[in-house]
Amino acid sequence: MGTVGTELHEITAERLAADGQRYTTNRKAIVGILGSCDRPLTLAELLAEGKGALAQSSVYRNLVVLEAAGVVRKVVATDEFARYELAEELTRHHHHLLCVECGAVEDFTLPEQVEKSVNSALETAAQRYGFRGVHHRLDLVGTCSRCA
Amino acid sequence: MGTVGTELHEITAERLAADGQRYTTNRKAIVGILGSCDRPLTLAELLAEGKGALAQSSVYRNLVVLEAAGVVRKVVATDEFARYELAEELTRHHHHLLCVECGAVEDFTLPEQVEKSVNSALETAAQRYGFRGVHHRLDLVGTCSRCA
DNA sequence: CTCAGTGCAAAGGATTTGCATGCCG
DNA sequence: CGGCATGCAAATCCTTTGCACTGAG
Repeated sequence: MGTVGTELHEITAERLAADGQRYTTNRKAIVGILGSCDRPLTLAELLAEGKGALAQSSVYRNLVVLEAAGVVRKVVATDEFARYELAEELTRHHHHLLCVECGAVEDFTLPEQVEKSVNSALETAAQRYGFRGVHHRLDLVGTCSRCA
Repeated sequence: MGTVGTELHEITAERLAADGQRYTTNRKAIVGILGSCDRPLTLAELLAEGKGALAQSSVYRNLVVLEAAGVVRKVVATDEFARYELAEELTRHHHHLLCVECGAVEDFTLPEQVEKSVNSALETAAQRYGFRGVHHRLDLVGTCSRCA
């Protein structure tokens, strides 16, 4: 969970303000929903959680704004749907279990020590390829317990 | 890279046969193109490499067949285009550099030792979540040398 | 008052599918 | 011959955009 409740909204408000953006009712609803889930949500899931109060196009547009402000991150998995989650700075560094059967995406974390080793290896590799790394994406692709 | 030339086509033929599929001219062309590139290709790139001899819908359909046979793997990056590469068993285990600016995707590899540590950590995590892992996906997201 | 945010509906675009034809086995 | 592969064109469906309206500052 990381950042919780009020704090989450305060930080979001700050970041949006830094981008010259308002923290509107719809945006609060989206951030609140994402903050209460421990996995990335598809747009359909967001709309469902919003109880019909959110218009599809507005959610798409707000997600773009929130992503630009560094509050939301778009997650591309294996199926045709884009998913969205809070930026890691607002939660914690984590990875995804991607189910090839049903497309489900779950969060999980790795031991600190493994993260360190991965990071330093990636750093080295990035330099060799003249690549400026921002973050890594380490997912486990397989079959979830429901589909097994 | 990895499996080369004739051998690649032999293995592909075997795998397709195991699926009751033919190894047609179009499929050979697709596999040949993918085998000659050291990065995943978009459909547009595949068509371009095919010199106009390939129809878009046929390529899409053949990629589905080849993926089912374990010859091709679909790679989802950061932009809106799906990319395709030969399955790792036909090449070698590698990772991707994803450029957030231009969407380019490049291959790179990590030291054996790091792979081992990542694998064992993922194994442990998968068990904890009742997840049957097939393979992992470790990408570096950032800016490529051209866009820097 | 002003202008960004919103919602509806229509457009966009990668991918998929229907259908008639061609070709391999 | 029979059936799968092919290619064209049309359909799908997630996502984006146009436009008029609303509401916050």
